[in-house]
Amino acid sequence: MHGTDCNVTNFLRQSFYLWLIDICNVTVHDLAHLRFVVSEIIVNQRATLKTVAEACGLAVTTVSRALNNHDDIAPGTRERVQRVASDIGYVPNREGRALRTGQSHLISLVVPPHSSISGYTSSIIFSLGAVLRDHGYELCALPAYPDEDELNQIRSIVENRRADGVILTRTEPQDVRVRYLIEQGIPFVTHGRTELASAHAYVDFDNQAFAEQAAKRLIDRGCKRLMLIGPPAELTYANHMYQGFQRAVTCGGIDSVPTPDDLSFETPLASIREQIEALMASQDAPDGIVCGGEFAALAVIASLRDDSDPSASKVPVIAKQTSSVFDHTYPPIDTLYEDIDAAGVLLAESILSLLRQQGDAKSLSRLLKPQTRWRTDGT
Amino acid sequence: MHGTDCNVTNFLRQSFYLWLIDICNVTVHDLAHLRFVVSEIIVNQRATLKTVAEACGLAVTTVSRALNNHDDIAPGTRERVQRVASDIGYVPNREGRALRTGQSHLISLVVPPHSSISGYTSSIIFSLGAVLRDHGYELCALPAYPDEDELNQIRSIVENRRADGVILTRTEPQDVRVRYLIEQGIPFVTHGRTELASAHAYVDFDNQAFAEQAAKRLIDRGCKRLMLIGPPAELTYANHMYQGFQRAVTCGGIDSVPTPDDLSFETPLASIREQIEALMASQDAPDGIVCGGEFAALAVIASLRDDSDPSASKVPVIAKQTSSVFDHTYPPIDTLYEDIDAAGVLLAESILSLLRQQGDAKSLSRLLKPQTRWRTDGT
DNA sequence: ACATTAAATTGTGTCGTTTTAGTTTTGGCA
DNA sequence: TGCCAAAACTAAAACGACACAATTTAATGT
Repeated sequence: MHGTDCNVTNFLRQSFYLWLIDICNVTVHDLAHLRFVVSEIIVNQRATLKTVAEACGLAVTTVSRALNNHDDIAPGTRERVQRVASDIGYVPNREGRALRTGQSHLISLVVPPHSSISGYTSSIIFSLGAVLRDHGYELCALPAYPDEDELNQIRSIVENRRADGVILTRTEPQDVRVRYLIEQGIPFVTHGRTELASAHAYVDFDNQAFAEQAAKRLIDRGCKRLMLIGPPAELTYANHMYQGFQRAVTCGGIDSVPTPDDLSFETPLASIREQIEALMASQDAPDGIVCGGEFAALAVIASLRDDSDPSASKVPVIAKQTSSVFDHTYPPIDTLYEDIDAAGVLLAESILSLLRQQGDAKSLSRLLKPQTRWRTDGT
Repeated sequence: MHGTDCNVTNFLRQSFYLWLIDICNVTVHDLAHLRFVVSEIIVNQRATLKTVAEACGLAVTTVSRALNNHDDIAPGTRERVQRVASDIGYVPNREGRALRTGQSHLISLVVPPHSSISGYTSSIIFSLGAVLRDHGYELCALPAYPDEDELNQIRSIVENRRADGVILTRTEPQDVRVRYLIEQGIPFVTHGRTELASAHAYVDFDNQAFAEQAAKRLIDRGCKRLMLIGPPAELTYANHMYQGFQRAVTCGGIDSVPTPDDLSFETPLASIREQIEALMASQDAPDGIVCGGEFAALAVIASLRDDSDPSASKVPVIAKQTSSVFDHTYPPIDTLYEDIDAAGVLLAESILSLLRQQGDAKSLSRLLKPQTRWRTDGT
């Protein structure tokens, strides 16, 4: 670990010195400093500002300012410093910087416990995390305990400055977490909208359009009694979906079957199945179903095929699709695609803008459109 | 923000002082200090060791040692300090601590780009993250770019001390990342084994048992020509699965159909489908399939039903199950369950032990067994 | 009463970075 | 040559936590 005998041949040693002299543009009397740098590098300790400073024959301050592109450092010096820094592999110490500036360069993602959308967490983390990384931020996953107060978890991030920004999912119309974050002035972006008076940055999927297009498609296919299986009622987009659905139903002049209170696409699949089977046996049986969840849709389809009444398996289902499962389930069904990766990228861009204090909440709201994936002939 | 006029009534002010005096057990001449504490708290700045120290009438060092349960602090003092700290809501500053101790209290999880196992990332993050949080660690998600050198990503974590420990998934027999981490002496746990001579902490699912049990079941059901769809060949458990599968085939005295080279359960579903359809039409058609991936299994089943030959849809499929999809797909198929959440918890416990320097690699290796979920009558 | 030791507490310095408030150097101009 | 401002750079002081060495206090033995 210590400089011991580090088996560096004289040749290497010499060329290293020469390299340093070349790079650093120093004269011979600086060799003492060079020795310092060399030893540090050979001992394989992380390069710090001090290392770079010694290597350049400059003060730590100057190096810091040069690397941060301050304009009171001569352009030539700036360039030289940056070259040396990158050459000796200097990477700023996150903690040192954070301690000084109060910015941790960490973004918290509140991870929901169960995502009914297959691969949701994975996709979001991947796209979001990749973009953030490219901009020097890191993504911290914060599992949201379902039983703990949702606000407390956010509060601990904010009060202890555990992150510079927060990404929230599963928003509610009067989301207390959002209200709190606005109050505290912490940069945050939500995946999903709220109904709060004060605008905030969000990325959302147009669930109203989804439901409307889905219902319309079923109407075109001749359905007369539609049912919607949406998200749990407390989430903002439950209403969005319902609005879109109702609009299509009203325009089409057909009936809708009210969704049971305890039926959403996050209901345990076993229960979904029971409820659908019961429903299909009743007088209120729908003749077409719009389903907002992938797995739930699979369960619904399974229920319909299981039903003793053979006509039930003819009831068409239109689902929201986030993975490629539906490309390969039998029978093929119509779906509308929601691109989670795209949402992740937008979330990242939004939070980065907020952190750079560019753009206001309004400009940082995006609504993503569904993409049709019709697989039946429409009759 | 500044103390301005903070509208604290005299009553409150007084009772606050009294509370402090009560808590801190200080005499009147300390009121100057109390004033300091009060102002800090009212101005709503984060409590630091200094705040706690002033509140207790002790030195910063003493407080630090008391909070860290050093035994050179009198138990009474220790208790008092801890009570005050928790009362005024002191939370240690992660950066400050990290800068001094070199421990970031961050654990990196390398997130694979595509998880063929539905909900894998979500489950792992949730269970792993929750356990880590309970022990004062935070989970950082590090998306693994598929195109970048896998080693570079790890290297940057290690060299820049971005995390105290690493969790890896998708291990290969001669995993360069693992080799590097061992060499560097960084605490890490893998989800999946390697074939390296030097032992390291891992959590793995017994994929050999999975494949063997699955194949046996199919043999019991009368199959004579089995095929295995495993993970990509480079992953360690590809071989595990193959071993288990072959063993059952040999014991059962039946044939196996070699899996095409470019067919794994991570193959794009469209391609899986094509290949299965082609295979079923050929002379080599298997009469039973073991599939290690959930989505892939769905695709396989879809292919079989799509096949022009009606007998193909009778070919039984046994899949690995990680979610509850298969409880609700039609027709019901036999599966073996892998509990990802359990793996996450074990991964967390392992890395925590390593960080505490308790337990060696050997004691920190766990193999999780599959759980049968037979849904057919077995004929 | 005084020396000796153990127990409890404190002061100082350090980690890596940035900011504030300088100080030195340069070049232009009288 | 001297003077002055602008340009280029530097020293010192933070930020919060903790390790270490030094110091004070209490308890014991003689």
